[in-house]
Amino acid sequence: MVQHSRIRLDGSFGALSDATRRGVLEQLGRADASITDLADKFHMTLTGMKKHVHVLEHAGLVTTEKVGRVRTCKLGPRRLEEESAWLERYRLLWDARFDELDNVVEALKRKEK
Amino acid sequence: MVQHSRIRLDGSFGALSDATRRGVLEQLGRADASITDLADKFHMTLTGMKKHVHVLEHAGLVTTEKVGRVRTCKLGPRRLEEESAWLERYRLLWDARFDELDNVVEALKRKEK
DNA sequence: TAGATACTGAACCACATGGTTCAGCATTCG
DNA sequence: CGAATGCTGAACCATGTGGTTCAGTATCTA
Repeated sequence: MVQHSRIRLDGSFGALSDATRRGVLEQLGRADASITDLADKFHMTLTGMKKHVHVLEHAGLVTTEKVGRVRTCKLGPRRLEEESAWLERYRLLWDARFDELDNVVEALKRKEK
Repeated sequence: MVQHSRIRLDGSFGALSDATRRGVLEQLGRADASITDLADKFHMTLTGMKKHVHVLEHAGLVTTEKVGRVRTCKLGPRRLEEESAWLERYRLLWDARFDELDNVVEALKRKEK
């Protein structure tokens, strides 16, 4: 379970760490697209784009279906919930950490008096 | 500006795409730590851990300070706000996309009648 | 001062990433 | 049928990643 989640986060954060792939996701949010559409939009060869799509598909962020000679890409089933949750948890941690720091500062101030 | 943000997201999502680095962040949320502390905790050489810390530092997620022979690592200034915002925006997109799909399904249903 | 401790840098390794080109294959169109 | 279109796979390339070892340097401690 932990393993599973770890691997998922590796994959999805990794997928999001590239501007082209984030762009593809935003694009697919507006409309489904073929590999050719995406390759044109992002000024890249078909083969190059196919690799990006593969990464996104592997991360569950995109699904594709080939009909005739066209492979159509759509947004996948994952809503990045775990990823949002991780970030949210981190921000709580961060806040707590800095609150603690504030407390230390406060304590020092009191000592000074 | 856009460029700047793009690069930041590349760096931070990239930093988060590794389980060890996410672990280091969680650890530093509990307490500051030296490179040695972290290397021990994650069963890795000092040199290996130093590289992870460097990636986190480069992404603004960790700051370090060397006092004497010890380099102490703490959480950095960035709270992953842009990253949260990106994910949130994506989820809105995702919802809109699937709502649209629902509408299409509804429209088809109406046509069938 | 000697030795232990903590980090640093260089070099290396296997493998992944982000791209390309080129040579196909399958499908569609005229 | 023949040509154009859309994708696919293999091979290649430069660079990055995640780790190691080894050989230092700097700092503490006894």
